[in-house]
Amino acid sequence: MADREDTLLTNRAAKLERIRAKGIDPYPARFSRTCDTATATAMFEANEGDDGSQDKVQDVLLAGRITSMRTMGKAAFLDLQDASGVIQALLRLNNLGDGFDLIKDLDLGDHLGVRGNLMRTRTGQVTIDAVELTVTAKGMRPLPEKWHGLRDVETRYRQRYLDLIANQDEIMPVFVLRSKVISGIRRFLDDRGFLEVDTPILVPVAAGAHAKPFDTHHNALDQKLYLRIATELYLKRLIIGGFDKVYEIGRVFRNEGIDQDHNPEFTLLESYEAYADYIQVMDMVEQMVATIAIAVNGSAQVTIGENVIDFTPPWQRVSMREELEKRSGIDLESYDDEALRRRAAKLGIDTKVLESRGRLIDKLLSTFVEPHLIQPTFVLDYPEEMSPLAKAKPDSPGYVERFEAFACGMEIANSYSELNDPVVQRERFEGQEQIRALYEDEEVDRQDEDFLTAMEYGMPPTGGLGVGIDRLVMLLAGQRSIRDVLLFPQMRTLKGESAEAEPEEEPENEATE
RNA sequence: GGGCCGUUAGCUCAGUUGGCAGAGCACCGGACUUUUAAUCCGGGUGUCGUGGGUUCGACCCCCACACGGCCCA
Repeated sequence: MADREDTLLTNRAAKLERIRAKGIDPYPARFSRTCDTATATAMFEANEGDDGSQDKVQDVLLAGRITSMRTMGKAAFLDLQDASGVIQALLRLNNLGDGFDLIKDLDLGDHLGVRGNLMRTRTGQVTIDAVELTVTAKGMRPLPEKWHGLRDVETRYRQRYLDLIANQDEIMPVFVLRSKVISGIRRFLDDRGFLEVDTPILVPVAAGAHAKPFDTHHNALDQKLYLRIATELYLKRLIIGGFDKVYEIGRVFRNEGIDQDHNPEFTLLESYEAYADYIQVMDMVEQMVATIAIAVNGSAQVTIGENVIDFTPPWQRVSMREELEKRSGIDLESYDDEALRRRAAKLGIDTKVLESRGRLIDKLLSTFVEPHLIQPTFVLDYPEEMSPLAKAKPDSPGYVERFEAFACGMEIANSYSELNDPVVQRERFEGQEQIRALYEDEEVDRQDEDFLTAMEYGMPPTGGLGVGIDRLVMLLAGQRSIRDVLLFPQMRTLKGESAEAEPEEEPENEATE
């Protein structure tokens, strides 16, 4: 540990002891505020007469963290920050008497309660003129610097609380927006008669998507379990069971890489509506996103970099095949697997690892098509082999009724007319297993026997939807990285930080005295 | 997985053809009863990410590693 830090901590500890020596509890159990700081300011302004008479808001109790201190001998100005904002407190020897001494033992970062009267200073700032101070929690560590805030991204993610304290104005609104997006989705779906449900996170089969699961073990059952990679198959079981419209907003887990738009756990909305198809889901998605954009930003338009993204329906709808041909010159129908691979390689796609046709098409799309989809766009009708849970498109052999929605080059939604023929579903799962056998390292969907049994009891025609909430929040909040819309993004555990992290054998040096 | 960049005081950052480690804020001491990046006077508090190497001498050059970021896959 650095000596300097020791000194800073020692200073704080000494102040803590002095506070205690005065008979003050530096960590009292409670402090009753009259209101938060923003409300206090609004209250004062509302009661303020035109003539500046300002004696109507007296004897209020406010509290916050000290983020700035300007001491001037026998008076001091402090800034008290709470979730609603900041209010200035004026501490004067005249008003506080012996209590004024406490200033010497206050630090930036301490939580302080102030009783006093609201007033305006000479410079016009609404301020609480303190008559009594209460230490509500002494801070024992120095805060990041007040002017530049906390900029080190690693520290911001690892110690998000410091980021929130130091960069409150910058980042708190992002997470408030995130919360509004989620509550807005709930309201939107609830209003349309959807039922919110909870399905298992610990599952015996990690099915419903092409992704590598986290695995774990249940001791009492002595059974391997996985963390879910999707909620799809359980929600479909509920449609089979007779619920008409269900949705779940839940965390799913994919044991894959971490980058600007991937975190190993992320929040997924899935909804299923009996007797709907993907066209109806499309209508719902554009309505939902526009509604939420307006709810959180007051506008269906969002400025991201140089682009103004307009979520106002209707969104552009393009055929996957046509769009790919337009952007890359490749008409999928003219190429068998091998020819497609050669053509892709010629266009600069890395084809060193042998990949399935579906995976190859996926790469072509993400290289040639997706980056161009800036305005909200539905891409329709994907190859069957990429979509084992989607219903075949009539009159288009090899294709399924599926759309993905993109904005700003990023996928935000995925939807199918759901496959409900159990025989075909079994064939599709088997097709996935063949892909797995042929192409090593390729993630495919897994066969879920229990789900097939469920489908054999009869699943009505259904429109399904998945929306990556984190990415939607990124768009609506104008954030580049998924880490900036996650309060606690996944980080590698630092050495020595967790005893659980590396259960390395340590030589036992006990039994000597 | 590959490439590039970063890691220096509590925080934000300088720095050196390789020669005693710097600033602002914070902090410590002093002055100051309407300040607001308060001001004024005095004080630098450091394992320069970690471990090796080269060198008379390394924060700087070399190698490896750790963590993070960006780009690519």
